[in-house]
Amino acid sequence: MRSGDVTFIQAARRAQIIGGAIEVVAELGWAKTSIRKIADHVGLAMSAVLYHFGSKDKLVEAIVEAMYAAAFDVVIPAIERETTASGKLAAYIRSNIAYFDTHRTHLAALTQISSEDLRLSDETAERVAALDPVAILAAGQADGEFGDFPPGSMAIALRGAVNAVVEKILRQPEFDARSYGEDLVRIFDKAVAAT
Amino acid sequence: MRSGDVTFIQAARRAQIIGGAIEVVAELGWAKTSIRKIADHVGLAMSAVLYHFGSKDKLVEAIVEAMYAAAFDVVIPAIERETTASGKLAAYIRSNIAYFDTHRTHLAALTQISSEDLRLSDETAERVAALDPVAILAAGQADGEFGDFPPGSMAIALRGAVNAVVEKILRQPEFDARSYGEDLVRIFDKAVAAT
Amino acid sequence: MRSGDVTFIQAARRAQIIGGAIEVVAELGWAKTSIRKIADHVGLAMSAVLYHFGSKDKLVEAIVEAMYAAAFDVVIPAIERETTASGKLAAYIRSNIAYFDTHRTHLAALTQISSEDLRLSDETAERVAALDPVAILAAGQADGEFGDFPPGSMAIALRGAVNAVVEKILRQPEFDARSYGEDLVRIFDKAVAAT
Amino acid sequence: MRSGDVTFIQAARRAQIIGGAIEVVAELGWAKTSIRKIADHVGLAMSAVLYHFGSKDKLVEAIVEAMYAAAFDVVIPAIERETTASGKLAAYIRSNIAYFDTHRTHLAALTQISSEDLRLSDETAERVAALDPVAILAAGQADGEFGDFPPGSMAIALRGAVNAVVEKILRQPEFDARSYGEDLVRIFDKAVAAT
DNA sequence: GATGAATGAGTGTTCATTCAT
DNA sequence: CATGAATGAACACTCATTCAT
Repeated sequence: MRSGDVTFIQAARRAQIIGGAIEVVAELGWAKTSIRKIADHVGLAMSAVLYHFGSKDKLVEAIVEAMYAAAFDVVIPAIERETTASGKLAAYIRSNIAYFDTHRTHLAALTQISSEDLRLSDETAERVAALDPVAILAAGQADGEFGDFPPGSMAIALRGAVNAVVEKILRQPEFDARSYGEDLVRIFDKAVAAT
Repeated sequence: MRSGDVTFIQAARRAQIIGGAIEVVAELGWAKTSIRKIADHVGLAMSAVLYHFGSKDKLVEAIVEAMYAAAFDVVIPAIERETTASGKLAAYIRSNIAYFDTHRTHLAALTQISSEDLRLSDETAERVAALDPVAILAAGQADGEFGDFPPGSMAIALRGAVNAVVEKILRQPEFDARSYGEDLVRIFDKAVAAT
Repeated sequence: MRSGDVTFIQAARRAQIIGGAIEVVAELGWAKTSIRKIADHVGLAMSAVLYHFGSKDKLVEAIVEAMYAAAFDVVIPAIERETTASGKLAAYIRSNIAYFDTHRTHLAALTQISSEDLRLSDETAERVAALDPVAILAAGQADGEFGDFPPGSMAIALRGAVNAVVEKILRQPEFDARSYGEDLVRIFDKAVAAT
Repeated sequence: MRSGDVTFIQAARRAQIIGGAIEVVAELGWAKTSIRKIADHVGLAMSAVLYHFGSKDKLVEAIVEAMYAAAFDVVIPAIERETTASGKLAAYIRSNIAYFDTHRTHLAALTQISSEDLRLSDETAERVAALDPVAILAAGQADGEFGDFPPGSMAIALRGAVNAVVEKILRQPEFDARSYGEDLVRIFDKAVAAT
């Protein structure tokens, strides 16, 4: 019971620190973010942050995991809700862009953090792989819903087109991400269509 | 003559340092690149690097300009060589990917540097804007070569799909970028086609 | 109690560093004084000094404040102890010179530091202003103790004459500052005397 | 003849550099003055400045000598023009202050440079010593013009009172140095007067 | 007579990390 | 659970000086 409480408090503190860290990164960019600034932002001593995460690398990992988790919460149910391949494809596009649109504080971190020698937990890596749209595309081809195209390349192009919205939003905050998403749905509908 | 010589060796040193810097960034990533490491890599004292560029910011600018220049050398002539919109579209895709494929040391820098508060020279910024594929797409629609689609969104998607190859190559060096490029040409040919 | 202890050891370290800094300045002069040398002198890491003061500017401020505080401790009570204008005048001269004579390590710093773009705390600036001998001189004229002379100019001359002892001591350490002080008392007694 | 020309050119360059250096110091303060900035200011390469002076210390010496020479030009003739001790005393005060008033670019350097481990040339040191007002005061006492006072202390006080104008002008550029000089003449006239 | 290139020592500052409490 | 003190390594940058030309 006691240890359960402790874990709960710890988890709350960790969540609080991660949230603060994402805000700091959003404001300052990754390069100018330091543990001290994160600690100041959440009102803790710098050493308290390290106490909870052990090292900066661990903190970064936790931040990334948290961002992925937030994305999974939006993307996975949206895709699973659909039954047809083209439904799943549209859901993939719309939910990804919805996540970017509603989690703008994550954006600065997302573009900059990926480059680091970042290691995802096995579980997260697995779920990331599961979200690769190549599976949707291949399924759509298998059941004749989609036409003929190289599914690997189409998946890379699709992910690139979806992720491109991040930079766009960052540079141009008033950019209408949702309607770009709708455009993307139509563009890729046509691109994968059976002839 | 004399002043020409001086400028020449100046330019040579600058080019040497820029080249070394790109290699260091390719190996370590931007975050872990420092002037000292660049200097060590090219066999100069750190202060010599600063002597030639004045400050780190100026050096970064020079590096970015050099990378853009290398890209322009490949991309611009390739597009100008074509006369039809679909020819230019294919050339845009192929030449961009060719640049990425042949300048792999530039890749790590390219993904990471964009986020910084990087300021391009007016000339480079102008040429970057001129390379936006939206112009090609709009022209193709105007002369009836292409069908109906939102050219702004299509351009963002296209750029995203093209740039996606960078991450792919970085994570998977044996990835066949050229054939991905050919796939892209076909995918976007279909996506922009008149119905 | 606990927080009192913390503040106490903080203050002690700060005082130790300030003291060491004054010694270093006394030995090397301001121009050749660096944080690193101060840290070495007190046996701390340079970063520990910065940990306690934040920046070199803040450290300099603290040093100056400390030197002024030491001067105030001597000068202010000495003047307040006197009731007549000529008594206060003599006390001003003697106590200033006594401070210079007994705080020789402060001297090198005092001559050099004034020029920097040094900003005193409001409180210190106020007390510095309060110590301007012009008030004493004007009061002495008002109650008829002193004769007629421009009090502003006399005050500048007086301060110059008093401060001149600093350079004298620095160049000629065996110089008898006290008897110079007594001479000054007589000289200015005559200079301000009613005719 | 040829070597005479060379020497002449050299002397001109040296004078030009010294003049520029004094201006730079006046603008930036001694701490922020560097050989490079002086060189830029006069439009030469940094190495050219060192070529002419050999080292920074030598340059500083030359600057100081130049400033002293400018002071001598004003002060020495003014004193020699007078025949009585009180005339010479007044001339000492007025000419020193006139020099400070008309050579304001020298002022910043004068306050800051003196502290360094500066060595005057034998000739300059000699002339500086010759200008010590103690000689004037002692002579005035010897011939009965002045009253009884310790001439050494009076000289120190006098120099201090005169030099005090430098700081005053620096902090308060509109300060009326000339009328302060007249006040000083009267103050010290009274202070040295025979009773 | 003058220069540009290059250097090594030094500067203040930031940072993630350790540790005793 | 959390902290403040302290550290060492790294950072960008400045500087006076040297040297071949």
